[in-house]
Amino acid sequence: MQYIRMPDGERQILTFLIPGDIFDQNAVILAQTPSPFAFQALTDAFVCHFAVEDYRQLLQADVRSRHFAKRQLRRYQALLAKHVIDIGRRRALGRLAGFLLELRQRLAERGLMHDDLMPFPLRQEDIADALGLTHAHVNRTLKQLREMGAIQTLPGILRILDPAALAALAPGEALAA
Amino acid sequence: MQYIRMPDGERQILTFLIPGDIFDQNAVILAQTPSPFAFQALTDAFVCHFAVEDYRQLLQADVRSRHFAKRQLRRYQALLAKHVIDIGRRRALGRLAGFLLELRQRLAERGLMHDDLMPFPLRQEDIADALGLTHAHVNRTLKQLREMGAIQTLPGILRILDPAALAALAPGEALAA
DNA sequence: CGCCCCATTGAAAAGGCTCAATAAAGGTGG
DNA sequence: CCACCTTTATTGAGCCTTTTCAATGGGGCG
Repeated sequence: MQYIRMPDGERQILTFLIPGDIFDQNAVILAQTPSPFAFQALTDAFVCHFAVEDYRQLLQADVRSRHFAKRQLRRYQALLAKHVIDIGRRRALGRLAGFLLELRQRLAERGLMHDDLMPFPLRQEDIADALGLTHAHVNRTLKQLREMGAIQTLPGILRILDPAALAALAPGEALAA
Repeated sequence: MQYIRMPDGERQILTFLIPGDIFDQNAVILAQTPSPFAFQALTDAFVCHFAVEDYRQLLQADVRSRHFAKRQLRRYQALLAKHVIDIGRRRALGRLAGFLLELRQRLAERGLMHDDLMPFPLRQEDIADALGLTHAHVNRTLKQLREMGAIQTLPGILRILDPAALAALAPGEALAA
């Protein structure tokens, strides 16, 4: 996850990186150093290690690579924009719904959804710090989603039972692609 | 302003562009078309019109231009990230404070702050839709800021009387530069 | 003068937070 | 294999913030 720690101890999580994502793409693609953000792994992770200058030049080498880099940047910006929308214009239930749908979509693109199961190593406090809620309230809201049959939670795994229900709770989730 | 309209009629404002900003830089620099966002001017505005392909190539022409483009992208991403932080981890008073400080900073960089006065064409509803609040609550919160002597509101203008007070209300505002 | 947009304000209700206590689960050392 | 310990999930009660709904007032403009 990519996050920032505030002076008062608060933590705001900006994004959760999933397998295949470029680690700190700002630093890599936009040459932003030092990165203002902190990173932390929630699971064991395989990390592919590059010399940043080499990789940067590789990204500029040909048209396809440049397009790839641009696509990555668009992706990340869209992620941030959707995050703003999710936090800004939805209440807890909708935020969770939007968040889960988005994660599902991203995982699916990497072939990491199996049936309706998604790997889910996040603690409730992580969700809270991403969505601007408290962990207690995330707990209650997850319970609501469970009780309405939209999701099922297992240790380390989350099952999306009713995507349509989630989509109904998060109007406009599909918009800011 | 750059915003998105949700199916339920809600509006989330992502950024307010100020004079000198690139209009829809995503479309220009990242070749994202069509842009998923809507734009609307809050004031009369002078707009410098380019053929997008020409401008895009111009931006790639030399090292300095490429650096400029990257800097713009970093700027925009930092803006979005700060927006997430502001909305996610602060309550109304802090959000307003952080928002005003940020606007002040950006305007100052363009030489648009005169003394402690900033042009302020935003309606309270615009602020609300940017910060994830209701216009009624924005009103009350502005009143609070006024009564504590931090700001002064005049028609179309806002005066920052006590930046330090605002900064105290918005811990970590300086962080995600 | 009348109208419309916007700011302002009140009262009540809802949503979310804080604090605190209890359970459940996984890991560790004995 | 068990007891202990730490971490995380769950839940309750009361409080605070923010929303909702509604009403009032002000200012500019035709």
